[in-house]
Amino acid sequence: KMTDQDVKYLEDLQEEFDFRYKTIQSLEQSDKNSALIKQEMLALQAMLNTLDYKRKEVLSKIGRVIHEIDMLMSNMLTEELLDWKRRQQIACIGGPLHGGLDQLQNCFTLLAESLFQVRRQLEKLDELLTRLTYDGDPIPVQRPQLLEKVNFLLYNLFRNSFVVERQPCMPTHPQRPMVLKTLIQFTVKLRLLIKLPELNYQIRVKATIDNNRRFVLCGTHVKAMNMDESANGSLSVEFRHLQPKEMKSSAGSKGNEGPHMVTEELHSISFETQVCLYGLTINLETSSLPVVMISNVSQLPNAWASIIWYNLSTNDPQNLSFFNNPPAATLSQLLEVLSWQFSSYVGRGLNSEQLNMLAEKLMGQQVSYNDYQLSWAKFCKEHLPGKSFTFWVWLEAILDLIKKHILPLWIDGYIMGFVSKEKERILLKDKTPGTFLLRFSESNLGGITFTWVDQLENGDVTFHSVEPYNKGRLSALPFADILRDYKVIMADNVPENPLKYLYPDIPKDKAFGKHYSCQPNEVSKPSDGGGKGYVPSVFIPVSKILNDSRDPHSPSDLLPMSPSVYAVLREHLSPTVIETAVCCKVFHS
Amino acid sequence: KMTDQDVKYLEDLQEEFDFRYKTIQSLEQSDKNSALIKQEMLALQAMLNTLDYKRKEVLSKIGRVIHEIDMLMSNMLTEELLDWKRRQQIACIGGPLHGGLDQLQNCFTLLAESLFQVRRQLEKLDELLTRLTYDGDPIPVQRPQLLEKVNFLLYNLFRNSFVVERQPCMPTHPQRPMVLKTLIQFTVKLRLLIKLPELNYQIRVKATIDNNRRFVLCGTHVKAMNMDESANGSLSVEFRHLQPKEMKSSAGSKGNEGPHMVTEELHSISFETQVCLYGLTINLETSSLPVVMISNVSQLPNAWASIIWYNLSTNDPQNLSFFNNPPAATLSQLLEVLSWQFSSYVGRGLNSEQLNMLAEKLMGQQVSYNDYQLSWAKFCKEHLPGKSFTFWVWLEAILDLIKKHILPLWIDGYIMGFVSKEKERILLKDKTPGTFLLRFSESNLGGITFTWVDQLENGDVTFHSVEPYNKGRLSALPFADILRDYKVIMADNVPENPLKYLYPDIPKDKAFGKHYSCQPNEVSKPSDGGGKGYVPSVFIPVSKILNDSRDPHSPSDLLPMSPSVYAVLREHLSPTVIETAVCCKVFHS
DNA sequence: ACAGTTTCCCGTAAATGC
DNA sequence: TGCATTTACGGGAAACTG
Repeated sequence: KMTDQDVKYLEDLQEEFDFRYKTIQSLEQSDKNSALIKQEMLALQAMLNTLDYKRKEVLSKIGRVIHEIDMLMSNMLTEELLDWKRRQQIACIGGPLHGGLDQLQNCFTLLAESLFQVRRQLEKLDELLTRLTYDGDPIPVQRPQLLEKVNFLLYNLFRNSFVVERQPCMPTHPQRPMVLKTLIQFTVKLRLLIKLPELNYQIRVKATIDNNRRFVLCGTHVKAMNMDESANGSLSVEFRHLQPKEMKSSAGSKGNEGPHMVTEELHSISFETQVCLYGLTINLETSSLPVVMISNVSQLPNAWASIIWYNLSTNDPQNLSFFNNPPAATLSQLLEVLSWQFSSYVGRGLNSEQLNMLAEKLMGQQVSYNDYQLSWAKFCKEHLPGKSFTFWVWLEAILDLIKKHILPLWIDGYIMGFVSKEKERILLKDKTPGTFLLRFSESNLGGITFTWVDQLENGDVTFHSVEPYNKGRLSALPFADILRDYKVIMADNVPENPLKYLYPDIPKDKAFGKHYSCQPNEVSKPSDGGGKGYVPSVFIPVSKILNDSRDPHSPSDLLPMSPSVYAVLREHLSPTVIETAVCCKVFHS
Repeated sequence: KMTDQDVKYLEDLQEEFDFRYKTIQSLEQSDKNSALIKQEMLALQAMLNTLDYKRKEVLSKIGRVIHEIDMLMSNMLTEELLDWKRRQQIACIGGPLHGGLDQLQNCFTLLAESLFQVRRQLEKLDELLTRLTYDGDPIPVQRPQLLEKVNFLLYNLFRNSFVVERQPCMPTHPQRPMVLKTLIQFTVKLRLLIKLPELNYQIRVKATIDNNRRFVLCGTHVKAMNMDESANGSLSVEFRHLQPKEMKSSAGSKGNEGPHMVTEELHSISFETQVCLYGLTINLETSSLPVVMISNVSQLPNAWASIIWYNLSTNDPQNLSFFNNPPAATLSQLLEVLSWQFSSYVGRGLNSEQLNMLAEKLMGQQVSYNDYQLSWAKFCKEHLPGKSFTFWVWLEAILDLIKKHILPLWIDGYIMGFVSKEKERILLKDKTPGTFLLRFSESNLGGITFTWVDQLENGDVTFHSVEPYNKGRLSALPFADILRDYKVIMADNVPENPLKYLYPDIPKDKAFGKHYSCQPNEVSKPSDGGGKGYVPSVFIPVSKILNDSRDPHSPSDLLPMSPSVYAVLREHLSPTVIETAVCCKVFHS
């Protein structure tokens, strides 16, 4: 704001000077031989002195303005921009939303306008110079330096003002930016923070990938920036239908040998353009954050892990060889990011209990873990002890399970999920028999189970966990219905639903009642309308538990009746007796 | 064979003649003024006479051979080829397999060889002609006609010998040839029935579609024929990676206005090539049977119906406007083809009972249907009365259901499937209670249900049918297991499995026992190995039937307990009581 | 042989066209 | 507006490839 006032003042001076100069000129052109010449010469000399003084003053003021702008740019503005970029990284990996580009745009625009104004004033000085100069005229000496400085600042300002407002992202995976699948289209938005109306539709941006090394971009990859786009009229372009395509043609070994996994190979999408304004031509270039290219969605989890690790670890916008030697992350940082995955992907983050369980899983039996450094390998490359999958793959399977099958239950917070079996027993052992909790399987990918306490006849407590339900089964019967209908058959006892209270003591139906469906199966029943005399039928999840819990029966023996057993029985019993023997009785009371 | 012997004999004559001619020549060159001249001249004249006679004889024999070949081609061979092509059509739509191309190839090859031999002989005659001619020489008069005839026959023979040995077909849908999906590759095999070794790798075939009107073929569409290909070394090319692509560019209204459905639009794939042999250049062209282009597999059923109807109705190889006015088919023809669909697609055709049911469905209440003419619309365009789908879509859904979920049961013949509800009751009403049969739903697409007889307390029989099981539910629980585990809860009675005998009187487990699985769910249980103390659980299909069968309860009221009922109960009962109330009792006896 | 990677293509859902 | 048709792309499986 100060700058602007200075500029205004300078302009006034300029006009005054102009006026005086014209007077001098008219005097000079009138007869020099008049009687008043001496006096006139003296006056002229005085005026020249004033002029000289004023010119020096103007130049010095311009110099000061330029210096001020320089300071503003190199200190505050650059810092703010870096800060915004870091916040963008954080937001990309699920962290708190960011914004503030509009404010930056205002600063950039104001500075650009000021610089252009100064540039105009310097041009005016040049004009004045051509009309009149004299020994010791400061303009020819100082103006070129000042102009050069202004141009340099403008150049810098423009270079910084060309930013990726929204990082490349497949529209079907809004929570997984910077992972791009070949032949699948993605979106990316560029913005020029210097919003000058005269630039509207003037800036054609061209997108390329990896300097066309291994991939090419198909679709319209040249597009002009414009102001409008529903939102606050920023000067921006959104590429909507770019799709990357692998080039098999050229031999092209990728050069950097480091990462052997495709999902650790970082690429970058570059954007170039040229701004031509007031005789100034500035080439601009910017790049997305590193992206990972995949060829099948099955690679998405690992690719996303790479993106998380990168943006968690560095604020370098372009270190494509990051995974040649990926740094470790502190556990606390990582846990925070893990919680973000849940909050951004399934609407509810993780509490400290849940994070503790994950920490233990990641560390093994480390004692204190606040400053524990976790390696990339432990996170995403080495299998969990005794398992055939990595920590991250396990966690992604759970995220997927939640999203597709138990989202409302998760959001309501009724799924404890991350509890070790040991912790689970400690929690349940003093609770009323029939108290249960929901836990993600640690052995089966994308599985959820429930564990309940029961009391034996001798007063001891026992725990049971059902075989985890996974995608396949949950798409036949929603989890809430499983909780509602689950039946256990203890040999010789009346079958009953053992699930009564959700830990610590919430009556089951209070927690899950609103999620029960009348329809037993989301994908099956065509419609209620055409009953047509058909007898409806539903699936009921049933377990059989032998009293003798020490006996390690094979699973098939635990089924209501295995075919082999059945076959033996058939030899000895009449069909009717068999049928009666396997049937259920309901509404017995 | 006769031809060949004739040819051999002719060659002998030719040699003899040649020898004599040389003798004559040597005689002429010796002194004409010798004393023996008169005698020589007489001998020469006699020889010339003989020569003339022989020439006439040779020409006449050649003429006769040509005529014989002509007859063979225009009668027998053309007929046989047409017959083969008709059998190919039949096989394409699921009919009996065909073959016999090898035999045709032998004929074609033999004829071609003979014709080329005759051609060589005619050339030899020309050579003789240049050495000696005389007044009344028959060669200059007859040879040109004969040569022309031979060339004409060869041209015809080659044209007929270029055939589509295997019609275009997507490899993933071997039972649905001539339906091609855009951007999905297909296969087609061309063959030249004239198998001459000198043609190996000489014949480059070019494939085009619709003369490039609306679609183009991508992939290598020019390929050379070769002999080998594992099978009997026929001279053929197989295009393996052709894929059709729609061209949006040119305006190109398709011209023929007739069919408004894409699946009734017929296209054809053409193949061109050129044979250059012994100075003869012959352009060849042939086409596939009409094909239907689709853009999504969801269009495959209708497209396949078009292919069936076409090839059932006409043996015209190229009537692309067939669906401008599709002819009716006789019911008996159609039924045969329908049975073929089942035998080719799911390994077991339909018996007459099943076909009768389909006939009734197609005709409504026609009395006799042996000569009933069924319209294309009734088959594939008009919805079934009271339904929202066509006959064909209904049948395709059943084919799909069988293929994906109950294939072994279908092949074993235990699925009656096509029975009307009325017929069903007649069949079951005298059977032992607990007798059931399996029937495809007529109201739900791709659904299968079972109906069983039961006896009321008053001695009357009743029938029950479960709500049809469809893809969704069957992928959670195989049908055989549903039959094994199905339970019915009659109010106040002991729950039991009502299915005892498969109609007419096969004990259920005898029919289905071998298909029962220990695993309750194909897509769920990860592995038996990692039992890890989990309690296994299975889904049991359960129905509740109210005694009062007149009462048209809504389906949700028939569930074990609807949430609303449950909520009311919860207000008045303690949780424990509720749980007991809904539970099952097993091994009660 | 084999594991990482890509290709293929169905089947659902959404977009597009008419 | 509604339906016919095409596009999009996840997901499972097969094919590829070093």
